[in-house]
Amino acid sequence: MRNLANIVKSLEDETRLRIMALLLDADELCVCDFMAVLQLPQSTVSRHLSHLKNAGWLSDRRAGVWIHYSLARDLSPVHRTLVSTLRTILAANEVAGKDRERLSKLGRENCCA
Amino acid sequence: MRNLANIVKSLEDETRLRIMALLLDADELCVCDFMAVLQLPQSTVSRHLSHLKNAGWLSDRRAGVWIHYSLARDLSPVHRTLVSTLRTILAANEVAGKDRERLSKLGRENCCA
DNA sequence: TGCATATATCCGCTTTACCGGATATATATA
DNA sequence: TATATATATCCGGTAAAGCGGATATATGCA
Repeated sequence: MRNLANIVKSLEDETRLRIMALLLDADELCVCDFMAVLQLPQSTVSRHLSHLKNAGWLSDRRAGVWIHYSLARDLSPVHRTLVSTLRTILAANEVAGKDRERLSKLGRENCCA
Repeated sequence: MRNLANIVKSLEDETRLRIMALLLDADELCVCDFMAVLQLPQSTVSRHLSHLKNAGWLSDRRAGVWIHYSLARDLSPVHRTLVSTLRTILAANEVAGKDRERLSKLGRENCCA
């Protein structure tokens, strides 16, 4: 239960839900993308990303100086169940929709392009 | 999102997950049942129950001096999706299993019988 | 090697949430 | 009406989590 509560807990935060929503659509995004879309300072974004990574949701990949985050490919059954739930729930969500828009408008002159 | 985060947030707590697990199986339970199964003081149980009720998960029914809680029958789509997720996830959960056992052993000499 | 950039981590502060005993409220019964 | 019981709410204290600027680390390039 402790474990389950922690997995759920890692989704309790609005910023982290927005990150998850973005990664349900995009293959992978780097920290600077999140900063631009979420409009939050770097330390805040980085903290939430590593929170989600520690809870087993994300994996990262270094490409030079940039670090790209994506949904972990080896999700546990519990995670997988919740992922499909999130997909359902977030598809219709307004804030998530605006984030998706902002992401699609990011010129490729963005940091890690 | 705020709203969604709150719904998720209401599940972030281990005690509340245990309550949800019990109510996925039992039709309705009264506060004293929860106290006996969860082995927590009355104020703690009551607080978590009203938290879940405020988040839209539960409804209550007064029967004399006792108040019975059950899953709300008019759950929103978001709640419904999460309920079936919880059902999947909690079915195999150890703590939830022990709670179910303890519940089944509650003699009907329990408070609200 | 030295500098610039991207990201992670640190740190102090503030906010939020939980806990459980104490108290208030509502109901049943005599 | 008075008493007893079940539940809800209050309250003071503690623990956890978030925030974001400052700093540390890692990489790329000159």
